[in-house]
Parts: sequence; C-alpha cells; structure tokens
Amino acid sequence: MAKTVKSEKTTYHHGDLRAALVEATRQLIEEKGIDHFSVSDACRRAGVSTAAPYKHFKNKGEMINAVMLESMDRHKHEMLAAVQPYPEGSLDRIRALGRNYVGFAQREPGIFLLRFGQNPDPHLPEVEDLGQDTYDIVQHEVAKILGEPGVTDKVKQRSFMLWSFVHGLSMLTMNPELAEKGGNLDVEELLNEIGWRVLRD
Amino acid sequence: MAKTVKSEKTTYHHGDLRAALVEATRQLIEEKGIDHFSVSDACRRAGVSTAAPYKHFKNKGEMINAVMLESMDRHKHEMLAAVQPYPEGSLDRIRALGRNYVGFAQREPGIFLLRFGQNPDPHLPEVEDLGQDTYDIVQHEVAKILGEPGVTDKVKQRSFMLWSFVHGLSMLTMNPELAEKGGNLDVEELLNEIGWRVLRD
DNA sequence: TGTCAAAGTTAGCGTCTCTTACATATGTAA
DNA sequence: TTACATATGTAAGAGACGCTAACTTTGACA
Repeated sequence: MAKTVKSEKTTYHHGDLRAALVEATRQLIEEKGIDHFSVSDACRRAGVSTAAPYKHFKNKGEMINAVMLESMDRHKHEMLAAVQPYPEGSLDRIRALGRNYVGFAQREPGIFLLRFGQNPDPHLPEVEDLGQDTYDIVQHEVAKILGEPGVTDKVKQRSFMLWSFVHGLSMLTMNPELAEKGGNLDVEELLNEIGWRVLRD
Repeated sequence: MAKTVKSEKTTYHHGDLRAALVEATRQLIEEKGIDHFSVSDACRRAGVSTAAPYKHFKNKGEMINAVMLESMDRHKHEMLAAVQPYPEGSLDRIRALGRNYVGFAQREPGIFLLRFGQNPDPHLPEVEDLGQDTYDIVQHEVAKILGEPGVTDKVKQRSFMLWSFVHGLSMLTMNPELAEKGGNLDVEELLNEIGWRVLRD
C-alpha cells in the first residue's frame, strides 16, 4: 500500500513513470479527495516535470481512470480471497464479504467515493465490468445459501438488500462524526445481525 | 424547488441577493456537483458581478455552508411531516421515514453527497445539530415500536441498522448504472422487507 | 559507432479561479 | 433636501491549472 513513488537514483529515465504516477495519483486522491487532485500535484510527488505525464496518459481523466481500474481490480481479488477460508454455502462467507467491503471503504475512502460518488459522465466499460464481477461473487454466495438454482428474483432481492446495507454501513463508518451516532457499535456484530435477518425466510 | 434566481426588474439593489445566491449555488451543486461549483457561476446565474457575494458571505465556503444548512433544515421538516399521517408506534411511520430519505437523495443528490461525501474539514456545529435532530426522529420511532423506554442499546443498534440500509439504498439508487444491478427492484418493497426483518426479535 | 525512437525537460499560452480596493448607485432617515 | 449607510459594479491582482510545442537526454539496436 505504501508504494514507492520517487526512485532513489535520479536518472533521466524514470524506469516506470507510469506506475509511479498512478500510485501518486491514488495517494493524493486519498489524501485530498478527488476534487482537489491536480496533475501538477502528482508530478511534484513523483518528482518529474508537469509535462511528463502526457507521454503516458492522454489527459487528467485518463490518469484517474487508471487509478480506478487498478483499485477495483484489487478489490475484486480481495473479495475472492476473503471468501476462500470458509466452507461453501456458509453464512461465514457472506460475512467475510461484508467485512472486506467495509474494510475497503475504510482503507481507501477516496477511491470508494470516486467509484460511487456523483459523476456526470458514466464510467468506463472496464470499470462496470469489474463492478459486475465483484457483485457476481455476492450473488453466487447468496444463491448457494438460499438453495436457489441460480440468480433468481429472490436472490437478486436479497443480494441487493445486503449490498445496500453494507454500502450504507461503509459510508457511515467512513465518517467519524456519523459513525459516532451508531454509539461505537461493532461492525462485526452488525454484519452478523444483518446476515441472518436478510437471508432467513 | 424551482425558485426564481434573477428578479425580473433589474434594479441596482437586488432585494434579496443573499437568498438568490444561495438558491443559485444549490442549483449549480445539483447540476455540476460540488467539485465543479464556482462562485463566478453562481454570480452569472444570479445576474450580478463576481464581487457582489462578498457583501453577503465571507468566502466561497460560507456560501456552500449556507446551502447545506438550508437544505438540511428542509430535510428535517420533511421527515417530521412524513411521519405525521400514520398512527404512533406503527411500522408505517418507519417506512415513511425511509421513503422520504431515499426520495431526498434522489431529488437532491448533490446536497446529499455534499453532506455525506469526503470532506477534509468537519462540518459546522449547526449542521451536526440538524443531523442529530433528524436522527433523533428515527430513534424515537424505533423505541416506540420496540417498546423500549428510550434510546437503549438495542434501539441504537436497530436504528443504525436501518440507517445504514436506507443510506446505502439511497446511494445505489442515485446511480442508474448501479440501481440496474438491483434488477429494477421496487424501493417500496425493499423498505417493507427491511422494516420487519430489522425490527423483529 | 551511429541512428533513432522513447522519455524526459523547459517555457509558456490561455483560461479560470477567489478575492480585494475603490468607485458608484440607491434607499432611508433626519 | 441632505447626509450617510448599504448594496452593487469595475477593474485588476495573484495564482493555479491543463495542456502543448519544441528541445534534450538516454538507451537500444543495426
């Protein structure tokens, strides 16, 4: 997570400036929020001139898109790994997914809001695909638990209920002022409660 | 909601420029999002020079704060009114609150995200107070339904579960790309389902 | 070794931003 | 009517930003 942005050896050619810029951009989005992110800032952090990025990205938007793709792909694989340790068809797997979702939001609120916040223009197709992949994981687990033969209407409904809850929980716990209103409730306990309540008949 | 921003008579003194600027700011935040809002835009919309706002607001931030206050106050009173028609202690009142919450997010996504999105600096005390007032309404209703003698730990937990769910549902349905994954589920039906599932023993 | 494309830099254009100092118009109250 | 406080306009400062053109350094390969 704390990747190097500026290489020690100060050679003319950076080596992998593209990756360094993506990482710098990601860090800055986390630190200042997307609305205060500037290309110049990313350049300063990566230790290159303000013109350098344009050898790797068409414009500012493409830098941000690159960060979003990298981050969502990482999240997808995190979710797959989170489920792994628990037996198929168990509620533990659902809980693990919820725990990871909330954890991701807390670790990377900037990216989380970038993905789900207000954006005038629609996302890249690749972003939507990654989002769908990730949601498929949830729907698959829900179907297993409910004993449904695939993504039926019932599975869709329960999955969306779970997503809504976990998403809201993420947003609220991201903001200390708001989380406080929950009265220091344990996230783990809330996930436990919601799991069986939503998935029971 | 579609308030006049520029008065027809073009007198030197506007009459109520402050209110006009607040409304222009609110509209622009809805249209372009907070990160693309500029004082100049608000001035253009209100039909005054770019220096005019500084007789009414200390700076840009105070304009935005004014909008937030106005909007949250309105939301609080909407919530109070939403509950009114239904008998005390009934689940209908909870559902009405949820319906209004989601509705507000859909009608005014810009303000909704401004309130709940990523902001480096904490909100005004007045904003927090209004938020608390609104949440108190929910906790009060939950206590009534559960037959608890006030805001007990149980009331806190269930209220926060409801809030999380409704908040997540708001965020997801605000974004057409994401709402689609719910498979055109009826919000009303989701609120019904969640209500009893969360509040039952 | 010589050539060339790739990956940097320097310099700057054009635009937008927030904000202020100062001039001007207007309404009000004596 | 006159004086004055209030509300607005004009003009401009000071700075950030995105992006481009043109130049320079570097590494790889014939």
